[in-house]
Amino acid sequence: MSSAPALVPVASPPRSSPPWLPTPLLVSQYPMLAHLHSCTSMKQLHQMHANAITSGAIFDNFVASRILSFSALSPYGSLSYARLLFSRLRKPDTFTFNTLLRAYVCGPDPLNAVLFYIDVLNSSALHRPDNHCFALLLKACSEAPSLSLGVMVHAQAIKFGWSSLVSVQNFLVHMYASCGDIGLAKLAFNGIEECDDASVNMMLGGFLKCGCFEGARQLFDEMSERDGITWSVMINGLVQRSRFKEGLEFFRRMLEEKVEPNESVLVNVLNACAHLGAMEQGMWVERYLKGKSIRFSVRVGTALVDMYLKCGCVEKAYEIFARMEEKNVLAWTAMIGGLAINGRGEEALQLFSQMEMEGVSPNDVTFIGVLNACSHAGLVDDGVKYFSSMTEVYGIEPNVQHYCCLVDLYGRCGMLHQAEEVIKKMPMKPNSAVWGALLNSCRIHGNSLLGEVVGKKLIELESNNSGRYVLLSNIYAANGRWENVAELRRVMKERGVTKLPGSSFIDLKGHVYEFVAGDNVHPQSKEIYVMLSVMMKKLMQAGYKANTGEALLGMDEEEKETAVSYHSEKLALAFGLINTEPGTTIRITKNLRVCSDCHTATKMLSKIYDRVFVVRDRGRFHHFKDGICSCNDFW
DNA sequence: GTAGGGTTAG
Repeated sequence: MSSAPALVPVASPPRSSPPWLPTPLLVSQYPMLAHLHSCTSMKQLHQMHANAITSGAIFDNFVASRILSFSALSPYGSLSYARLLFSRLRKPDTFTFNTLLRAYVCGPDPLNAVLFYIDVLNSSALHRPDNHCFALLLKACSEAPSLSLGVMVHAQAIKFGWSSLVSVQNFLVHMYASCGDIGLAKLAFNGIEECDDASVNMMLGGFLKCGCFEGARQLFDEMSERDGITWSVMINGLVQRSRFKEGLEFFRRMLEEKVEPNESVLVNVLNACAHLGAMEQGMWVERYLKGKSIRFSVRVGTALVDMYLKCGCVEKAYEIFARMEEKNVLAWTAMIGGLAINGRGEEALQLFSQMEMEGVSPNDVTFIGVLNACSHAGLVDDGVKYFSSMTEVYGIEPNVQHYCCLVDLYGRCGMLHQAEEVIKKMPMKPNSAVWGALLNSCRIHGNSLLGEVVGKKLIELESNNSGRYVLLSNIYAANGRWENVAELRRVMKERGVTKLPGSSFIDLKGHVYEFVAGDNVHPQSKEIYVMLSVMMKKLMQAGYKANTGEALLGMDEEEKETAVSYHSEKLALAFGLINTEPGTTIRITKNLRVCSDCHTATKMLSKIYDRVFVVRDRGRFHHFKDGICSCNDFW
């Protein structure tokens, strides 16, 4: 990644005011709209609305639509208030109608746009919906996605005579593709007489949305012209569907073709790096931004902070965070949550109070980070205090995830009874994550009796989730209950549940390498296995004994020992040790939880080789140094 | 007088 071609500098995108505020030009034409700029509460909004009515300005549809837009999109209004406002308009025109429609599409439930359309059509307040209206309705159906409503909207578009307009046809293509009906999408696409720039991009976006990646790739490769948006659609689409490696691959291609990445691409690329633990590539993005003297926007800054934290590099995250000029609740939340998973609970809490001092209010996600911080730092009392402060101080109703944190908080420190009580008393139905937190606590504290009850419950709840079987099996194994282990294995086989293969990623000089247990596809495979045997020898000398309790079921002891020694994590470690200078920190990202054998081995290896190993597993970070781990062996 | 395709944290 560092060898990517130098690019022509561009200015950072102009900072535009939020979409609910009228532009200076509009204010000069309609002085009344200036008041919206000083509107900072719902009360002021109501006052503004009342003034518009008494002065008669509300009868100007343009003024009405701007107030409507402000009501629907700004934090000082709501969709329902905007809807009320709309219903009071004497003669709303299509433009005003579309304004509200657009707000619905951007809102939490886009299909409400379709319901609103039906409502207004029935009330005959709308004479004839225009082409923009159908573009918006089709977009709503793509986002949901809802093929049945999409087809209905298509029929309406035909009825009102807009179905042969390119702008509407583009959205038809997007809607059918997003809903997974590639056949109809192609039909609609072929029906477009004169394709414009957007047509193919809409098709591409639809392919990605419905998970048709091969189709997307093929279409992308066939395209004769690819503009900046095409690349955005492709990269962002892949990243958002968790195809991180492919997203980075396309980002690389984009740079090779000398196309400028825009902010949204950079944010998504950083996101992909965060997920993969690809810090080298993430650092490349940072250098790229610096090279272009692009000021960190809140979003890019937050994405960078998040990336560094998810790569286990807390110091770099602090550095970026300090340099961010504007910090909103998202930025603070990323930092707090990231410190928590890195085992820096106290610092996370410190940051939380600093955030408050700077006048930024926490949201529900912030509290997930705060509670996580308490639970990983073993601060039960603080955690409980923060939990109750949510409703009492901040007026945030805890959701199921917050209860999940609370169960984890009690359970992790061994207060299993209190954890169970939380589950009994919580106001909503506990989901599998809540039971999962309790199960993990049973594993940590070796409570196989409760573990068995909870594990069985979870397996019933999610009979396809192999992780649940594995965790229960580990609990049985740790207690020497081998007959139960065998029974569980039989059930898994019967139900056709296969264990998700563990894999480890390591980011080296801008490339992400992936290892699975016992794999030998890597070109350096031979050297890796030689290194591994050296490592094992040194481990044995240091008194290591393979812990096979979590190994695959149904093997004899010796087989198990070999199996754990070839775990993907150990392969990645060997690979890292071969290919880095002594003293370099090695960062590994795992798709599963670290097994206890790998954990012990990695601890010892950090001392033997005098290295820092940062391993990120499914749930948190392990910083190995001098033979100890930052998780204090609780994970 | 007017809005398209990519963009929102754990």
